[in-house]
Amino acid sequence: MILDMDEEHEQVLLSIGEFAMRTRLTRKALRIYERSGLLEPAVVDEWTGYRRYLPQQIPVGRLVALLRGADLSLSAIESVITALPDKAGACAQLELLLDAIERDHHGRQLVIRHAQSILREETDPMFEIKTREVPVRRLMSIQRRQHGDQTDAFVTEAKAAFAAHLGPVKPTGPFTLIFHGAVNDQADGPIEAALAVPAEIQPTDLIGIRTEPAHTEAYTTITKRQWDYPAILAAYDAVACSPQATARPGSPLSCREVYLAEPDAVGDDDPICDIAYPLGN
Amino acid sequence: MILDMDEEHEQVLLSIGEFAMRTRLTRKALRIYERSGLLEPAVVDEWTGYRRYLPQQIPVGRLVALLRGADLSLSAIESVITALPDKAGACAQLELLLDAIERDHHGRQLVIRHAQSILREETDPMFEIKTREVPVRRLMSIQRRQHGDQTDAFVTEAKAAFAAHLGPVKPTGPFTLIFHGAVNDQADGPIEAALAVPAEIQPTDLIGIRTEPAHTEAYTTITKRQWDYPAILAAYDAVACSPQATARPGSPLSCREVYLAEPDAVGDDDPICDIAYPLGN
DNA sequence: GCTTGACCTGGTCCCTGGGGCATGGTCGAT
DNA sequence: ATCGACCATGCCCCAGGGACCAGGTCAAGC
Repeated sequence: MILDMDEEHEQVLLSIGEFAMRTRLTRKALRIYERSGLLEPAVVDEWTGYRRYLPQQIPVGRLVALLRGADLSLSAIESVITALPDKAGACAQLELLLDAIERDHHGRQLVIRHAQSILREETDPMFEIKTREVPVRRLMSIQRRQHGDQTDAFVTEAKAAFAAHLGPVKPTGPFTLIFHGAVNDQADGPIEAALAVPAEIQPTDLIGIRTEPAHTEAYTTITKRQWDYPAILAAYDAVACSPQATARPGSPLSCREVYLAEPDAVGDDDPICDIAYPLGN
Repeated sequence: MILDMDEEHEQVLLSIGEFAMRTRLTRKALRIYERSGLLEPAVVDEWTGYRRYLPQQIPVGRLVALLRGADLSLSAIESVITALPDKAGACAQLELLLDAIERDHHGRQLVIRHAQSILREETDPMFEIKTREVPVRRLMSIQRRQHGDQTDAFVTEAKAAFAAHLGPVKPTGPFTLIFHGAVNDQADGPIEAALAVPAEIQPTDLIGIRTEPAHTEAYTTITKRQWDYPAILAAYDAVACSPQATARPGSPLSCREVYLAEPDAVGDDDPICDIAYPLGN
């Protein structure tokens, strides 16, 4: 190598402090980025452990600093950095991240607006809570862990898979979404799509078959307007806090949405689904 | 108390599990909320430590769950909960939080868009980087730790305080913002507003006087358009990574914005300030 | 050659907002 | 009295660092 021609040969590599100053990242952050593989020094001295960075890494470091300034996670930033040799690809990746934070922000706004409407006591549609017996049922089901924004896609996929597997056989009950855990921007279920089917239907790799015991459930029927997130949370609260539900807690079964119609096919004030909580005792 | 009239007297208080189910919060979260004072049980058994909640606390718990679902911090939620007895006040507090997350989101979008423009190499205004000698100066200064969104208010306040303290005396240099640490949505400086003044000006409680040594600095002059956040970051990068700055690192002084005009009084393409980095050696 | 001081290393604990597990105490019902 | 369900605390873990500390390294000055 002819890099050592002049006396500046040691400046070809930057110490961590130099690199931190140039990129306006902290040394601590740089060590974390090295450990997570996001931004690795060009050379690490095997004996002393000293990290040395190339000047060409400064723009990468600046990009990381910029994106951390936008509070993107290290994994999100890594998805951009690994795409970096293709700048257009990295731009496209950033576009995806922009979409994601836009959806996230929209969801947060909706939830806070909903909280305001609750405080203003505008949520007085007085859901009519009823109870009903549900017989033992054989369910075909697809279960998954995912966040709130992928629910629509999951439902579409599950319905298609169910229809394909059923063929000419008719289901013996309505399409149902069962929430085994919260599904929102933070939590990821699990969520289960289920359809009651006759005994002749067998499980596949994708679709499981299970039997749900007979039980009583408290439920209310909501319109498409009430179904839009986050307004639907009010219906969940109404059922969960109803006298019927509070008198008989402790069911091992999870709460669910029992669909009465295709969401695309109904008007704003038509019934679309039941929000149901299985009861205990 | 006549609450014990009927056999349901033990149902007046809910165990943590019951309360968690009703509010869709986890037991762990409830313990954390108790420790942080956000949502305290009505009764804690002194001997067993068992927590007991009132049914009237369920709506509060639901509100907390809702707002946590919107990823608000516990302290933000606490500001709503403590305002709760006045529902309109709580609504107003939520409005403030909405404004805050809106600003936050806007800032994140801008930064990511800026990163995209860098990747597309649209940031080629080729800032002209110059160097200059700055003599030793006596500065009056106000220092503070704060985040990015309060910078405008801080500048306004500092300018007013300087003007009031100076009276008829003329400053001997331009208004300067010195950044001793990053100032953005995450970091909080410290930031310092400074003005070179003659020896007759004395410090006050609010305004400090310090002397900054003579030094050389690399700088570039930017227009108001280039000054808008986050476009200004490109100018910072350009100066920080310039040959002039990289050749002489290690100044103990912090980078700064030296104002040439009042931001309100100039057109989009007029010079507004210098971005300057003191040089070392 | 030696000291000095700046710089570097890894290590610890702290923060938020919890998840998960272990160990052991408590409750109501049988 | 006993059993299982429920509850308590305590510990370790995650990201993404901040802050501080003991000790190793390096280059410059004497």
